[in-house]
Order: sequence, then structure tokens, then C-alpha cells
Amino acid sequence: MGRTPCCYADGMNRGPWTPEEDQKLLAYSQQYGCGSWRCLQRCGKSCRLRWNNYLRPDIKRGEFSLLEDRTIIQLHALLGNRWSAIATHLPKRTDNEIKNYWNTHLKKRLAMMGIDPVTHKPKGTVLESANGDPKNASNLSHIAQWESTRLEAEERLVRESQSSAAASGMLINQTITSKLAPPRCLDVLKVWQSVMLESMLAAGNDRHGGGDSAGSFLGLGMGGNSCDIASDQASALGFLEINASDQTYSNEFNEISTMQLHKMNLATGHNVGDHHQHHYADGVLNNMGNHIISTNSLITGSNAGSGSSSNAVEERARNEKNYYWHDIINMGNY
DNA sequence: AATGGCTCCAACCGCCTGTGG
DNA sequence: GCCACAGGCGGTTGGAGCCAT
Repeated sequence: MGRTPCCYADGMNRGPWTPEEDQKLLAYSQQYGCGSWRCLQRCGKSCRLRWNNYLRPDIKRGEFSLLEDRTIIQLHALLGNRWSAIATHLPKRTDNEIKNYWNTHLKKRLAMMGIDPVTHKPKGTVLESANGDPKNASNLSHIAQWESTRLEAEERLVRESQSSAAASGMLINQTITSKLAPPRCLDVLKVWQSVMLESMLAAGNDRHGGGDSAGSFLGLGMGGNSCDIASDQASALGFLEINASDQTYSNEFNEISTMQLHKMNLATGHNVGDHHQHHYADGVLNNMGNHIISTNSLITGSNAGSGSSSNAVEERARNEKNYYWHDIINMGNY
């Protein structure tokens, strides 16, 4: 069943591209633009692939930097194998290149660290660890809740990006505009931010009404009565602020922060003072880091400070895993 | 020099979605 | 609503190049 692939049509070339074909494709794209790939003696798919992965003028080739490595790992932890989405956050890298790099390098590196490259969790410890232990089961429940929230946020992101693209006419000649435009702002962080905002608002309401909050399940440390809601908002902003140390993203972070600040003020009627931001950012990150790291420790069976482990190798492996989770949490901080 | 194993990556394949008739 | 088609995306593959034996 199914149609015969267009590449099998009579007279269509297949296989590696020749320099002559590349020249023709370049000339064609310069003359007619990108978006219609029915040219040469190649199927449109093949032309698009060749252009996007090889001929495009703004492609950066060669070794991946440490920053790029970490960004890929962190985005993969959040997005999974959604290479095109990951590629939008790595200027000048193609989804195909990132996918290849992941499969040939990063996957192995994570495996060597004892981390499952699919789930980004320590290998062979998460599922077995519940074992009826209520503490571990509770942590698994936290992970599941977080995962569920993440998926919902991603869905929302996709819907928003599709509608905004359609509204602004971006669908016309989408390929070239998306390739030549500056890197889009860190959608993942925006999603994260929105999740945190919702969590904070829920926490704020709970503070008045009592009960468990979404914020507390995320380990944001918002349960204290001494925190006011504006401070909590500032903490979310601060999360972005301190992640903006990389110059590449700092302008976008500032833009996002400003927008989010405005959004929060509108939503709550409170003003979020700048002086709050860094202070609470540290708190949020520490709380998040401690929460997930402590969760990780629990899951892997380690017990920080217990002194029960005399094995230095195991200790180092645990530390590496903790740093790994810190990297995930500090996404964009490099 | 020949050979076999391994790595890397460009290109292909199959599925899905959007669009227009 | 249905169909045909093009484009997008993620998974997979084939072959070139490298290296050890």
C-alpha cells in the first residue's frame, strides 16, 4: 500500500549529490527562493534536505563546542528526540547534524556516566527503587507529575507557535525566514517560566486557602509564610536572570524577563521589584537543585552525609550524576 | 599491503500533517 | 468529506574513511 516515493519517478536522480547538482540547486534557490523544491532531476524532498543540511549559507560546520554539547543534552532532557525543536535553539546547526551528533557522541557519553540517554535518569535505578518504599514512591510521583506538566506545557507551546506563525504570515516561505531570522527566544524556558508562574499563583492561593500547591510539588520552596507573592514572582524572573550569563542569550533573556515581569504585574496587580530578582533566583535554584538532587540521591540509594559509603568511586559517580542534574536545572547557564 | 571492525554522516525511508482542488 | 500532493520530521541505512592487526 501507499504511494510510490517520488524519488522513484522516471528520470529522478538519487544518491549522493554531485558538485554540478549543488551548483544548480544554489542557482535555483537564489533565483526562486526556498520553499518550492521541485527542481533539477531530484525530488523536492531531496532538494530540501540537501539545501537545509548542506548548502544553506548560514550553516556552521565542524566540532560542537562545550556550550553546544550541554545545550543539546539539556534540551534533549526536556524535549526528547525532537531534533527540529532542539535545532531552533542552536543557531547554525541543523536538526540532522544534531541528531547525528547525539547518536554518535552524546548518547555514548551519557551512557558512560551511567545515565540512560533516553530518560536522562540514572540507569536501572528509578523503576526498581520504588519497591513499596513510600518515600521513593512519593518521589516517583513527583517525577510523574513534573513529566505530565512538561508535556502539557509543550503542547501549549506548539499550539501557540503555530497560531502566531500563521497570524504573522510566516508560513509563506517559512523555510528561508526561519533560517535567516535570529534564533527564536528560548521557548522551552518560556514554557518553564509559565509553568512556574502557574505554580506560584497556585501556591499563593494555597497560602490563603491551605492545601498542597503545584509550587511545592516542584520543590520551589514556596511554602513559607514569610514569602509574599511578589517575591515568588521575582524568583521566577530571577531564574531567567541568572541564566542569562551567556552573552548569546542575554538579550533574549532580558526581553523575556521584561515581558514576563509585565505579565506578572498585570496578572496579580503586584509590582515585582528588580532588587528581589537575584536574591530569590538563588533561592529558587538552590531549592530546585536540592530537591531534584536529593530525589536523585534517594532514588539511587545514596544518603548524603550518612557516611555509610566507603567506596570513593561510587561517591564520585554520584557526584557526577548530581552535577549532571545541576546542568539540566541550570539550563542556559553556560 | 591486505583485511576486518568501527565511526561518522549524508541521504533515504516512512509516516504524518497541511493545503488545494 | 475525499483525494492527491508537497513538505516536515524522526528513524535508519549505506558507504567512505580511519585505525588496529
